[in-house]
Amino acid sequence: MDGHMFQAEIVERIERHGVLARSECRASALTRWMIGVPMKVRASHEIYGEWETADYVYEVTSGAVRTVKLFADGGRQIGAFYFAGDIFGLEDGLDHSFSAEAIVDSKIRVIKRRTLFHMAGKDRELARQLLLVSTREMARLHRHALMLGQTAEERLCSFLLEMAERISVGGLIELPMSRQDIADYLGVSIETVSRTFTTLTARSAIALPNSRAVVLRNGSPLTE
Amino acid sequence: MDGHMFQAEIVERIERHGVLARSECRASALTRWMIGVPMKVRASHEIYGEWETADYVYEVTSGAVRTVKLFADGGRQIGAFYFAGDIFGLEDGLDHSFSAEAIVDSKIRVIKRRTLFHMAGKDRELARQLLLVSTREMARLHRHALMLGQTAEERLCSFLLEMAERISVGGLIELPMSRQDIADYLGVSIETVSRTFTTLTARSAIALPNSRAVVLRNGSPLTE
DNA sequence: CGGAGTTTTGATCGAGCTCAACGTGGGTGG
DNA sequence: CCACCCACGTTGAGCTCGATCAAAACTCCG
Repeated sequence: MDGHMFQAEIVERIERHGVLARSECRASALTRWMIGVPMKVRASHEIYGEWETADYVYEVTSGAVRTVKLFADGGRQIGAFYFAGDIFGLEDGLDHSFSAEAIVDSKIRVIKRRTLFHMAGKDRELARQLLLVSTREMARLHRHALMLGQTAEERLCSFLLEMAERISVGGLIELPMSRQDIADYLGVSIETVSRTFTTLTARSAIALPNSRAVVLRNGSPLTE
Repeated sequence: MDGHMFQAEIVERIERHGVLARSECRASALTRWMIGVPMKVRASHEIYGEWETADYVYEVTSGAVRTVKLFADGGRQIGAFYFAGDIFGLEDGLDHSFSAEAIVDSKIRVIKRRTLFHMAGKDRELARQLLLVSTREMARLHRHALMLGQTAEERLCSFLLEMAERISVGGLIELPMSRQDIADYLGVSIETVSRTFTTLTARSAIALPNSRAVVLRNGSPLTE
């Protein structure tokens, strides 16, 4: 590992997975159909628990959500982050295997899974959207699994590129989640996350206006 | 980490994920419907490539299959192993993101994805089976991702328990895959896999009649 | 200003990687 | 049938990345 320019990271990532840099359709699915019950959730409050039955499907209207799995040893794994327009709760089986919590005060829409599927049975376009959502979710799972096989620096870069793709505004990434959340998502310690931010900054690959804001420097594909 | 009895591992694993020990329905899906074209594949020959479109779905009739992703740096990640009765090729999107190779000489059945889905549209039970397959696949992905956050020893134990669940015959696990395959599945080096086999043997948690055969010792839930 | 939570920085340690050598078993040809 | 070979597996030694423990700096609010 020598002389990692951020650009190099990006190129390598795209070469490897060909996914992160693809601009995906971010149009909201439920909102477009004006369905689902609007709800407010306060920061760090639970939306559903780890072993609840997955009877509902959710869409983030505003704010940010994380899915969480707690281990007996006190460890925590974050499965995914969801932002405005994202659908979550469509997990594998009959029950959730993660719990979901709001990261910041958020607004979400809730709809019964059965109702949604019933509607999808009558609306080809909605069905297509749902298939797209679960397909995208599976691809995300794949990417996340692959990421866990990389070095700490590569993981953080993957994360930043993913966030750049999903929530950057004019080249600035405003992170709603804490360092701890990032650490638990990447499967590294909080100290390592912090240190890696520092080294990336030192290398001028990124800039940190403050600890919750990031700017990618070298030819980020998102800076448009 | 001290005094790991194998039993303890098992209990902990089950507690954590509640999945490995559940006896899942292993009935073949395609064979039951007598569909799909039978084919033979020689050991280490490719079944489909990494970026081919996912037009076909496959079932292992006999033998063993691995899905593989190669990295630019020469690294390799194995996504999954499939054995007799397992369906594979039902990956996320339109193209595969892994390639598939036979581990040993194998027989498989191949069916066009469109045909299968068309049939499923007319056969509720087949549709249910397919949903079950993709649900199970997603759960497997989750488990694999979580496993990547554990120590080398825990990973190997997870792997052995999974294999015990899936291919043990009377308490004996005959592994069709090499140490390298196991290493690339677990995300550790081949040396670490070998060393961990040795320490588990030293601790009498397992016995190794030969390098490709394993017996779990302490109250494996599968030894019936 | 003070206090609690969050982030950063420092110092140390160990699990697992790497490089290298050595064993082993199964097949092939003399 | 043995000698050889080659792929696979095991073992050893040293080193590195990242975890852990500890403490300092920063931030947000009351």
